[in-house]
Amino acid sequence: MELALSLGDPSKPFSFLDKTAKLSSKDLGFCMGLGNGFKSQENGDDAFEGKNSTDGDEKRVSSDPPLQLDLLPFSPVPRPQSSSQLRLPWLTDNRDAVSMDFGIRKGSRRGKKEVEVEAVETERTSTRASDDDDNGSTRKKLRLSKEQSAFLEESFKEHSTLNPKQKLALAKQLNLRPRQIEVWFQNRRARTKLKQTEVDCEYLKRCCETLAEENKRLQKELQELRALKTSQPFYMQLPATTLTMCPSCERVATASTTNASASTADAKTGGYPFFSSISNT
DNA sequence: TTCGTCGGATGGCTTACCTCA
DNA sequence: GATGAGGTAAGCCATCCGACG
Repeated sequence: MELALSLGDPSKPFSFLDKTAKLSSKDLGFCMGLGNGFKSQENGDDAFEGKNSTDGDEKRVSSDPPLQLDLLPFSPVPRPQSSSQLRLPWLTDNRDAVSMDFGIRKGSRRGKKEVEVEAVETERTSTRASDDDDNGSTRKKLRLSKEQSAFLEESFKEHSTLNPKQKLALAKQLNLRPRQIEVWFQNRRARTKLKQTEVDCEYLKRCCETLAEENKRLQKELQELRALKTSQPFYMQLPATTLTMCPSCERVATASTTNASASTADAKTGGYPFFSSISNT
C-alpha cells in the first residue's frame, strides 16, 4: 500500500492516477492518491496511450481500485448545463468540449480479465474510490449523470457502435473509463433490440388478430353460402358459367372469363375455396 | 418497508482477424 | 502458398444486483 500526496497541481497527480478531471494549470488544487502497489510511470503511461491495442493492457500488482481525492477551489471544472454544450468527439475538434467530474464512487465487481485489462484505466479515472471500507462485499453502483446519459444518447444516435478511437474520445470527454462507454453502448444496443422485438411482437399479434377475424368472417360467409346452396337448389342448377360471383367482393364473372381465368381468379382471391366450389357445382 | 423497474456491470460464448509453425 | 492451431479483441447474450420511484 502506498500513499501519495501532492499539492498545487492536480492536473498531474500521480502516475497511476493520471487520467483525472482536466484542470488547467492555473487551478490550485489538493490531490491525494491512495493505491496498492501501483506501478511506475513508464509502464502505466505507455499502456494507456494505446501501445497495446485499445484499452491498455498493463496490470497493477493489486486489483484494488485506487482512491483519489481531489480537493479543489470553488468550481474548478465548468459543468455543462446541457448536453448541447458537449460535442461529439469525432464530429468536432473539441475545443469547446468539457469533461465532467464525479463524486467518489466505489469499485465494482469485476472479472479477472477486466481487472487486468482495465487496471490502468481504472487508475486514471478521477475521483474514484475503492470499496476497501466494506471489503468489497457490496458494490455501489454508478449512476450516470443526466448530462452524461444525454451525451451518450446523442452519440448513440450517430453511431450505435463505436470504434476504439471514438470510445476513447467519449471516455475522455465524459471522464469515464472506455470500458464503461463500451458497456453503456452494449446495454443500449441490447435494450434497443429488446424494445424493437417488443414492438415487432405487438405488431405480429395485431396481424394475427386481424387474420383470425378475417378467417372467422370468411368461415361464416362460407357457411351462409352452403346454406344458400341447399335451400335454393334451382339456383345451383343453373350452369356454373352463368352465375359466378364472389360473395366477398361481389363481382360477377362472365361465362367465358370464369373458366379461362379460374387459376388467376384463384390467385386474385387468395384461392378462397368457396369461389371454385360455387362455379363448379 | 416492500416491490417492480431501470440500467450499469459481469461472465461466458461466438466470431473475426492475425501470427506462426 | 495453403492450412490448422493458438491468441486476442470485440460484440452479443443472459444474468446479476444496486438504485430508485
